[in-house]
Amino acid sequence: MQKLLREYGHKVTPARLAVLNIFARSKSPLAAEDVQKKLQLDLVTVYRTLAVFEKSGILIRVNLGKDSAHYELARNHHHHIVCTNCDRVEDFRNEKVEKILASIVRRSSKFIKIREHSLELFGLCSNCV
Amino acid sequence: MQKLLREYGHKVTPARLAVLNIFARSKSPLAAEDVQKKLQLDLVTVYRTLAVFEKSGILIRVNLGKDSAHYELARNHHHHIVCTNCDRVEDFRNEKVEKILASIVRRSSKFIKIREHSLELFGLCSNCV
DNA sequence: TTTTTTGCAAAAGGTTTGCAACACG
DNA sequence: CGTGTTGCAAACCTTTTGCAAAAAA
Repeated sequence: MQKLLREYGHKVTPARLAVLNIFARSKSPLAAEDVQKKLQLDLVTVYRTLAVFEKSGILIRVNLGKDSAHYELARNHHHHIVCTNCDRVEDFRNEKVEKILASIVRRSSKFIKIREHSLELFGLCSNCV
Repeated sequence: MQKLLREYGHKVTPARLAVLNIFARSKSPLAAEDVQKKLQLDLVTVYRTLAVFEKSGILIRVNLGKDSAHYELARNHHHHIVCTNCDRVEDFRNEKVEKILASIVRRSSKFIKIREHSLELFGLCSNCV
């Protein structure tokens, strides 16, 4: 974990190790408050840590349709299906979609370079139907 | 426009007509503040109007990766390519993607009913590359 | 020791709520 | 006339900023 932090150019501190561990263990995206509650860290420190991690590329921000920003480890690109009732999240990845998205950009008249895309499905999970 | 409001079960007021007209004319999603600036309406009224319109289904909220919520008329489902530099927005729609998304839901182990999905591409438009 | 990082307090930005005056139907 | 809508003030919530103390390299 220390190695990971150093690879991304971060100083190694207890706070950063702790935050990184939380994300490594979590199977769903977390908001700043989620992280703060699991640790004994100031919320401001969490926000700053998330910002630093996002900028370096170790974390990415994902849109879950909530009022707070959520983050997850950047490795293995995927998308989400989100239960709008209980917030359960399922990951998915589909090669066809990725290819089509790439072709859409090629076809675009106004856009040349796409940096990222967000694709989220919202509905009710089997528990909540 | 009055008819549209009535169809969606809203009372017809100058504020609502004005807001609806703004959206009818706009070719890109608008935030509450955008709407407020174009009209002589209290920001609170705009927020409440947007909320009412979203609940009735006349407007939908779209994720543009900004810190404020954006809305557009709900008719003709589509997605967006957003320039992260100048905020230019291009719409697109792709039947293949829609079909694949439907199949993903069918295949999902945890989810049964999907209500909506959000798909946005972020990058730089030709002006900003 | 030098530069970052952390915590605390405070501010900022977007959005929501309470309430009385007003307007639609 | 009765209920829904509007404006104004204030509250709320998430996120950001300033600054001094503490810690990493």
